[in-house]
Amino acid sequence: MKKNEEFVQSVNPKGQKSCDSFHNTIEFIGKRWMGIIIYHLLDGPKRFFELSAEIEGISDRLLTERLRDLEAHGLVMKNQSDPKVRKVEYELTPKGKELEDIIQAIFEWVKKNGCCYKE
Amino acid sequence: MKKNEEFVQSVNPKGQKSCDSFHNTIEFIGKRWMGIIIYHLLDGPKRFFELSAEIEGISDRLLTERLRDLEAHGLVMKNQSDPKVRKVEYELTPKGKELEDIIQAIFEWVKKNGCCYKE
DNA sequence: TTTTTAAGATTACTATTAGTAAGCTTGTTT
DNA sequence: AAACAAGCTTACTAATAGTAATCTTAAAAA
Repeated sequence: MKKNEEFVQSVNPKGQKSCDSFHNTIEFIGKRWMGIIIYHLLDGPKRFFELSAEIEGISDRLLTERLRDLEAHGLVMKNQSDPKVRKVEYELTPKGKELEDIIQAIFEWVKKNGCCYKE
Repeated sequence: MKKNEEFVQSVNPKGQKSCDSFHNTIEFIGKRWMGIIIYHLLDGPKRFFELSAEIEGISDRLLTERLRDLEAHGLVMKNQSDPKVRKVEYELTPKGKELEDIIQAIFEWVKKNGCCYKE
């Protein structure tokens, strides 16, 4: 990839360089557990305990924190139809669903190149 | 993306589930500075001080640490033609170069959806 | 030839983020 | 009424990141 200088230098509505946007974005979705949470949400709305059960090893504390992060960035929305009923579902927003291409690209890479194991 | 159960359950040569491989990989390339270092290496071999100058804000300590990480995972190689001359170049391996599709997918997402700003 | 400078690190220490474990609140089940 | 479960929150420990200073060696400058 030759760097697209026009893009690298360009500035987004928040006044950040697009290069910084890339930086922030990759690190945001690369935070611990973030990617795997997004991945699990790609097949539809899920409840807290469902995510908690599917994602082996995550703690409630971090799952809550990550879901709040995702909400705050407009990637996930919470739908609690009746606030009196304790049924909360987390669902990707359209912006969140568009992350699928990234997730897909990582899967492809892993299939072809093997994984980046943890040290 | 409907989950491909065959893939999710499958096991790689290191005995990890492919799903774990995805998890490790996204978190590895999402470590702080990692993505931006990979991005800057995509346009060719670079020396330590070049990376250090291009990547605003990174410290020598973290740049060294990340380059060692990348080397250990076979994504970057060091070429120091003559060990007596202090000229060290860092270059993506073929496996590292294949990360381009992921980087590209993130750029596309950012162009379309705006960035994940830092809190 | 001595002095200075620069590359490519390492070390020591502080601050931020993650992990572990327990507990809280309110509705539902027994 | 007691026990349980969902969805959090709090307190504390461990790991990772950030800041800053220092080190080594080769080459350039004086």
